[in-house]
Amino acid sequence: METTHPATADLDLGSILQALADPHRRRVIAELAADRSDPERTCHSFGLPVSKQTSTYHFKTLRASGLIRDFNYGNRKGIRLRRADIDARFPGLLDLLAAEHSRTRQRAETKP
Amino acid sequence: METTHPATADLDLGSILQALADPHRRRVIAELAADRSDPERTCHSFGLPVSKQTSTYHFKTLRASGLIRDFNYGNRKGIRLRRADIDARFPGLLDLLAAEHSRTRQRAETKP
DNA sequence: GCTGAGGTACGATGCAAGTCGTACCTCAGG
DNA sequence: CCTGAGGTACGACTTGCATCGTACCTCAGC
Repeated sequence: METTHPATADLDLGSILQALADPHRRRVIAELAADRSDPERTCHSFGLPVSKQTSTYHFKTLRASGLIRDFNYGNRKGIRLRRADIDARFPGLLDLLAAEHSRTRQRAETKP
Repeated sequence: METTHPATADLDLGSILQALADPHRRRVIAELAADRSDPERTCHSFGLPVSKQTSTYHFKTLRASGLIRDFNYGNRKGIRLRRADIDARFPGLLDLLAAEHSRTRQRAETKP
């Protein structure tokens, strides 16, 4: 039973900020926040430079903080940003991350 | 020389989120963000339940992240939120913290 | 029904963060 | 000029966090 997602009212800014303090997790959420179509993505589609186990750990942290919701299909898993919940509870937070994401991409494209 | 405040353009979301991940530091910033008059305050006016040394450590972290600016008067010190800088670089961030601060106060007043 | 890719569980490890003790500094006020 | 409140520097300690190794699970496809 990995379906222990916190309810919208139970979203805690402390847990969320702690989750976003890690660069890898912040990158995931920023990438999700920047894509307004909110597709369901796979864990490895983010290309995190860590092992499988560490990846599991990070996504578990993100789920526990309430930033993402995941769907277990057995041998595959789906990740989706809880945009509506977060926007309702912490309006502007995702915009900040999306803005930072585009800033980072811009800087990456400027270098040779 | 404790005047090593980062420039506005150098404000880093990672450092800021990491600074805000700690409950004590978040409380300080939330309290500052909630007071739109932006007064200069002293360190011990926040009543953090930690020792002097730990307090120094937290305020140093906050200064290094660029969230606050401090003024050394020798035997006294002044703290001030860098509201304009933060608003320019991360619009909405302080509003989130201010909202959370009033939420916390509200909950504290409701209990016996 | 075996295999392999994706994912989890548990444990170990290395490092950073938060905390405090001791010692020292700085200045305002008696 | 001594004292005390506010603050810093350095070091030690403890805990938590990110990381990975090994082992195991789940299902799709052959």
